[in-house]
Parts: sequence; structure tokens; C-alpha cells
Amino acid sequence: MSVQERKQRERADRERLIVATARQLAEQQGWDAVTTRLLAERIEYSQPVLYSHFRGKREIIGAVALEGAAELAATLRAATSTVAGQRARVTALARAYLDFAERNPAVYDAMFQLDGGLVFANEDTPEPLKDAFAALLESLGEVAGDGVHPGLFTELFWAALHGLATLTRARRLPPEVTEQRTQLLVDRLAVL
Amino acid sequence: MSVQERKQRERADRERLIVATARQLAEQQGWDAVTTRLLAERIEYSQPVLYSHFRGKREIIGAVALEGAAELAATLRAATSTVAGQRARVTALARAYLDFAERNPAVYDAMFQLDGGLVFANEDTPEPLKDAFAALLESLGEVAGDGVHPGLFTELFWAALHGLATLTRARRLPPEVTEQRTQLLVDRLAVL
DNA sequence: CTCGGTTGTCTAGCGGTGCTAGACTCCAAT
DNA sequence: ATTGGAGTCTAGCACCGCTAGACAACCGAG
Repeated sequence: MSVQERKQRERADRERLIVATARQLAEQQGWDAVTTRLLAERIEYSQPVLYSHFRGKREIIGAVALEGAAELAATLRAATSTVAGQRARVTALARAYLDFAERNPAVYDAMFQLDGGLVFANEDTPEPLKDAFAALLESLGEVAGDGVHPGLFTELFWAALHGLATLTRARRLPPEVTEQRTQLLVDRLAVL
Repeated sequence: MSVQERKQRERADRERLIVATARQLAEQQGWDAVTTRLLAERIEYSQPVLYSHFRGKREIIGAVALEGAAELAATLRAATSTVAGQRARVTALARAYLDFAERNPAVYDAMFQLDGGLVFANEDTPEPLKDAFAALLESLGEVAGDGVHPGLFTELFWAALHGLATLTRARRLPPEVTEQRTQLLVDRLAVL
């Protein structure tokens, strides 16, 4: 049995290598550069090996997205856990979110811009995605205001953050005043 | 001279045909289906003709985006011009924006999601794009609140609308409660 | 220790993409 | 009527995601 276990372990290692390499490649040269040929070359296997792990390129993107969602959730919790006061906590959350999107553009794209074959807002949404939303909800639910559904409020706040993140990164919004926009967002949307 | 004028006119007509066909094709079957081969077939010319009008596919997307921006600006002005009262006007604006994105997903993608080679937030931003932002500013500037820069406020409100539009259409947000989210957005962000 | 069979990997190639070089046609001006 | 240039087309390049089928490597049975 030990032989099979070793093979399974090696296989799992290789799968992680594929995802990590795809992510690295995407962050360095953009998702367009992540071709199955180049990816295969980087992991030092031939193309068909990729298809023995994933159904296709979209599933590889999906795997990167899930990894990113877990990181985002952890990042948000880390940024808010040590901060006292609702206002400061929400501000820290917003900054952490926008910062994550700016520092990991390819991962952010995999999660929200590209088609990774993932299902959202649904009972069979993958756990990391639900958890990332939960991380938002933890800080935002308490500032939703009276009579406002915390989930609905979180959705709105999230959408605003997402809009800021994508439009800024696509150079549709001037990046110099990001901080002012963030302040305004927190001031207006949150009930403190 | 009349011959050259006729040729120029025919050329301009054909260019409009290309853009209109690309848009129609994208709305019907998605941008993935807009291949240069299929597009050429639809306009009943060969592929190279496309490249005598545009540098490449991205420029065709850009042309659709500009057309869409002009329409969006007109739509927003039409939706707000007849409405009395700041609150009602801003609500009408938000609904019109989200409605436009939902009814013209391919055009919306061309403007904000895909790479159409366009420049934003810049002095040499194409006129229709600046005008679309101006249309937002006209209704939103008056509800920015004291001491808040109208342009900055409009950017934030726009980002929130954009986030709602994209996340809803990508099925990242449940569509049933769009109206509630819109109401909450207007209530919180606008100073009435 | 040999041998069959399974499991894993590779080479080669299919049908598609955006884009373009070079041949050709057709027509306006001489 | 001739000719030069504008306009269009055919054919093909290099690349894409993906896969069939050949081949090698290894495990377990005799």
C-alpha cells in the first residue's frame, strides 16, 4: 500500500505545482501568457499531464481562484482582528481588500473577472468562496444599520469595493485618490 | 471628386456595418463568438477587409465601446431629465445604469471588462467616455454633500454601480434583491 | 526472476484563433 | 486603349486548447 500512497502524494504535489506555477506565471506576465504549452514546459511535463489533473484551462483558473479566496479571507481577518472600534475596523477591511486586489491582480481576476467555472451565491458554492464572504460579513454585519439585512449590506459594500478595485486597476479611475474614495465609502455606507 | 466622395461614403458605411455586426453578434452569442472569420462572413467580405478599417479585433471592441458609451450617456440623461427631486433622480439614474448593463451585456463588457485599447481618466480619453462620466456627474454632483468633491463622489458612486452590475451579471450576487441593494446604495451614499 | 498488464507519459496532430504577405482584379485618369 | 494604383482575395503563418494513440515504466502474480 505504501507505494500507492507515495504515488498519490507525488500526484498531489504535482497538482500544487501546476496551480502555483500558473499563478506565478499569471502574476508575472498576465493570464494571456498562461498557455497550456508554456505551463507544461514550466512544470517540466508535457501538455496532456495538465489534463490528467484538470478538465481544462478554466479549471486551473478555478483552482487559483479558490487558493486566492482562502488567502483573501485570511488577509481580511488578519487586518481586522487586531483593530479596535467599528470605524477603524471597517476602514482596515476596505484597505486590506483593495490592497489584496492591487497586489494580486491575476488572482483577483481569476476569482472575479475570468471564468473559472465556479458557482457563487449558491448552496454548492465552494467553501473558500463562502468563507471569504463570511470574512467580509464578520466586520460589516455590525455596521449594516437598524433594519438592514447584514447580508444585503455586505453584498453592497463588497460590490463597491469590487468596483473600486477593478476600475482602478483597469486605469478607469485615477489611483492617486484611492484613499479619499475609501474614506468616503466607509463614512457613507457604514452606520457607525 | 464625386467618385472619391462616393467611395469614402461607402467605406464609412461599411465601417458602421462592421461595428454594428460585431455588436449584434456579441449580444447574441457572446464576444467569444465574434471571430474575425465569422465577422467577415457576416459582412460578406473577406477577413483582410476588417484590417483595412481597424488595426485588429481590439479596436473593433473599442469602437463598440465608444458607441455604447454614447448610448449610455443618452440613456442616463433621458432617465433623469424628467424626474423631479434629487432622491428620485438619483434612484432613476442608478436604475437606468444597472438596466443598461443588464440589457446590453456585450456592450457593457466592451466598455469596462474587455480590452478595447481605450484610455480612461485622462486628457486624451475619447469624448463619448468623458461624456458618459459627465452624465453621471450631472445628477450625482448635487448630492455629493458638503465639502466632498463632486468628481470624487461620482467616481465612488460609479464604482459601486459598476460592482453591482458586474457581480450580478456574473451571478456572483443574487439578482432577486437588486432593487433593495439599489435603494440602500442611494439612501446611504447620496446626501439628500 | 520473469513476464503480463496496468498505469503513466509522450509525440504528434486536429480544428480553431488573430493576423498578413503577395497575387490578382478592376477601374479612373491619361 | 493603356496603365498605375487602389481594393480585395486566397492562402498560409504561428499560435491556441485539447486529445488519440503509441510507447515506456513499473507493480504484482506465478
